[in-house]
Amino acid sequence: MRYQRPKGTADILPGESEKWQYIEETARMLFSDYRYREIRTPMFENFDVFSRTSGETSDIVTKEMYDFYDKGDRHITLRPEGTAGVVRAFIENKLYGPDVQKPVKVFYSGPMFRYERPQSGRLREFHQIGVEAFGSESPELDVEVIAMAMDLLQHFGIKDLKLTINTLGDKETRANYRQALIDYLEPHFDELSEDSKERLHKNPLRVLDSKAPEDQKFVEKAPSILDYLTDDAQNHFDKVTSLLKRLGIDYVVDSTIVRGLDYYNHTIFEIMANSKALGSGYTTICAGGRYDGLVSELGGPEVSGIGFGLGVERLLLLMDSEKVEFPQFNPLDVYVVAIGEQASLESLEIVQSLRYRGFSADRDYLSRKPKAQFKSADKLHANFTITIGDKELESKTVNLKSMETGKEISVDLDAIKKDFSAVIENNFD
RNA sequence: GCGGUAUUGGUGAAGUGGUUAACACAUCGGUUUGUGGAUCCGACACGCGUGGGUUCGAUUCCCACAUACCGCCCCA
Repeated sequence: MRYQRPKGTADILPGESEKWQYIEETARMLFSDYRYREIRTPMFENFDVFSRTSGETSDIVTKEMYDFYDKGDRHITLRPEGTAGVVRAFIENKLYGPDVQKPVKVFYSGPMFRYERPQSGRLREFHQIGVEAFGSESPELDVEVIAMAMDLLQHFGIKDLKLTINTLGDKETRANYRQALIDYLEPHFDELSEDSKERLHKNPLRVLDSKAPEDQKFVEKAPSILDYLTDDAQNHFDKVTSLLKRLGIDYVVDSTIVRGLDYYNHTIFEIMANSKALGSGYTTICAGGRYDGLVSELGGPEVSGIGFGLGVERLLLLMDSEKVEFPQFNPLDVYVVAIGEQASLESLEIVQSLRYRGFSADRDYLSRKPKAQFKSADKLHANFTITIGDKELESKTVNLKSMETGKEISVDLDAIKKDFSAVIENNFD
C-alpha cells in the first residue's frame, strides 16, 4: 500500500456520506426553527485566537494543537474547536453593533483538528456541529440552548441520554471557590496523582475532573462550588434549573464537571449517551456552556455568549449502534436496458430526457448482456426498466416494465421522452 | 505522550519455515444469441501492511516503521 490516509483521518465514502448529509440537513432545519443562522469561519486561525481563549495551560493548547508557521512566518493553528473562531468573527465583523438583532444566534458545522491518539469516536480530524448565541445573559437563553441540543439528539433517534449540568458561577464565585479548593487539597498534595499535582496550582478545578483512583476520595469530599455561588450566580442557576423542570427536561446536577476549555462560566452542561459503541459507560457527545468573558478576552466589548458543540463522528457511532434507520436516498426511477450498439446510443438519449424531467435514471456502460443489466436494475432497486433493442428501434417503441409487479407494456418512445409520468399514471396506477 | 492487541483478495476470514495460500460472500462469465431477485458450472491473491534481518528457503521467526483498535491522558 503506497499511500495511506494520515493518522486519525477518515474517508467518508458513498453509503456513509448520505448519513452525514442527513445529519447536517436535519440540524440545519432544526436550527432554522430556533432561528440560528449559519456562520462559516476559516479552518485555521492565528495561534493566539485559541491560546487566549482555551487557556494557556489547557491540554488543547499545550499538546493537542496542529500549529505551524506559514511562509510569512505567521503562527497558524488548525482550529481545535469552533467557538474561538466564531467569537473572533463576531468581533471582527462588529456583530455586536446596534444594527444586528440581539441575541446573535449562529451555528456552524465542519472539521476540527486535534493532535491526539486516535480511538473509535476520536479522530485527529473530526467534525462538530455547534451553535453560539451572543448578547444576552438571560437564563432563558441558557435553557433554549440546552433544550435545542436535546431536541436535536432526539431528532436523531438517540435514546438513553443523560443531561448533566453545573455552574461555574461568575468571576467572584470562581475566585472564592478556587481558593477553597486549593486550601482543601493542599494538605493532601503528596497523595494526589502526578497529573493533579500539576493541575493544583495551574487550574485546580481540573482536579475535580480527574479519574485517577487516588484522587477520587478527595474529589468526593471536596467542597462544592455550589456552596460558593454569589447571589447573582445562585439566582441565574436557580432560574436555569427551574426552567428546565418547567420544560420537562430531566437533568442531574454534578458539581464536579468542569469543561476542558477555560473560558466557561455560569451554566455548563454535557449530554452523555450510554452505549457500548463508544467504550464503557457514558460518553459525552454534546457539551457546552456560557462564556460571558470570552468576547472581551479577544478584544471585543463586554458581550456574553453561550453555545454547545456536538461530535458528529460520535453521533454516527451512536446512531449505528442504536440501529437508527436513515431515510432512503433518491430511489432509482428507471434503469434503461439496451441491447445492441444502436440501442446503446438511443439509451443515452432516453436517460437524459428522463433526467431533464426530474426523474432519476441510469443505464449500463459496460456493454453487458441483458441479463446482467437486469441484475443491476434489480440491485439498484429500480422502480422501472426500459428495454430497447432492434425490434423497438424499428417500431419506435420501448418495453417498459415494473420491477415490482413484473408487468410489461410496449410504449411509444416519444411518450417516454416527453411525459414519463403520464405513461406511468395511465398504465401502472 | 505512555502501555497492550492486531494487520492475509472487493468483503468475512482459514492456514503453514519449503511444491498449486483453504472456505464463504460479493463480482464477472456460462447454463438461457433479448429480461431481475433461483439452480448448477467456471473465473477471480505474480501475493499474506511497509522496509530490513535470520535462514539453503519466510506470508509463517526477529527488528524497525506505518496504520487500526483497546486502556491511560484528555476530549466532541
